[in-house]
Amino acid sequence: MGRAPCCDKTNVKKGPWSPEEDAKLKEYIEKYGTGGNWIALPQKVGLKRCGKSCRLRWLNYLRPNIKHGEFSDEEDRIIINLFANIGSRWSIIAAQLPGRTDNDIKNYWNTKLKKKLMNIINSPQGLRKLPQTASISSLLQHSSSSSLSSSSSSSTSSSSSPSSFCGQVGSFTTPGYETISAFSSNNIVHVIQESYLGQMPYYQVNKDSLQQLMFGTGDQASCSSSDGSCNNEQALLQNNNFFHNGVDQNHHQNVMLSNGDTINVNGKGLWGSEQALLDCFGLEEIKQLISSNTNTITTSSCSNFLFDENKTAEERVLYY
DNA sequence: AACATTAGCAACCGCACTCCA
DNA sequence: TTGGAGTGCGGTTGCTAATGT
Repeated sequence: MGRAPCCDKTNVKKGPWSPEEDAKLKEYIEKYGTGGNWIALPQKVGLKRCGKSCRLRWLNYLRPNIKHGEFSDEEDRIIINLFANIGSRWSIIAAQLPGRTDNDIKNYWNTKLKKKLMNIINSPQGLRKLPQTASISSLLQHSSSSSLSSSSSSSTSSSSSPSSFCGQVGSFTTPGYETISAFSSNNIVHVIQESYLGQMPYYQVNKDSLQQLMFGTGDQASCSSSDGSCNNEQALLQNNNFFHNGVDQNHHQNVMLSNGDTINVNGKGLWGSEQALLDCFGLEEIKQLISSNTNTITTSSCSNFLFDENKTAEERVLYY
């Protein structure tokens, strides 16, 4: 026995809404609200529509402050970054974009944004397969000795004065794929793979700034213990924005690509990547870093898929 | 000008979840 | 604890307009 239908399918109108229907529904809800029951609403309003259809029409079209039309670059960035981190959870993404509906964003992604990404990947400036290389830290070292643009490459591996470092690290490669640049903001070194693929969780993180951001300074750093007794662990896990908060919101960086082109990287574009960082390194690894004498951590646990040579760039993007 | 194809978007469908009796 | 009703969500469909041949 199947599930009971939500309404009498034979007696409901389907298809596009007429202006009259819109007006009826809008007027009723503005006057009386939904009454907490969409199923019963059509009858009250006097519409031969399914309750679900009414709900959808109201949420996606009739309710106040709905924004229609072109998406801004900033909205693009937010969508791409969130999609990269949480996938196709459109309602959550929509919650970050006032006036946009999940349906709107879903349609926009499926019809335009995804293609935009694919164009980038397939363009000469996009992802290109490169010979296998070593870890990000070694790549950074490699980049600092290369001819690629680099304003302050030496500081990435320096623990003596991390706070003095600010600026572009340089262009370099990640295993198997070309990346564009690393840049810093507030002492965090972000390793970015392509302007639109900045969400890829390739990071090199300065130990001191990481400690400060995640656990605060001084004695609180003692949560490097791995016995789970860290008082800040819960706070850390709940604080999904710690990285965002640590990023200079107005940070803009012109980055020179290996082919000579330049792009602008904006710190805002990294919103949401903090979870990817956690996913990528894992809390234990981050703790170990803080308690260790090393200065940087590099991607490892997350690399299975990202660096899988059998996966195409498209698969990798779609995966995210 | 006519037809075919593609793109964009509104709306539908069905599943999963929550709430409550 | 259970099961039904209502709701929310993501995937998909289908219509229309735009574009190409």
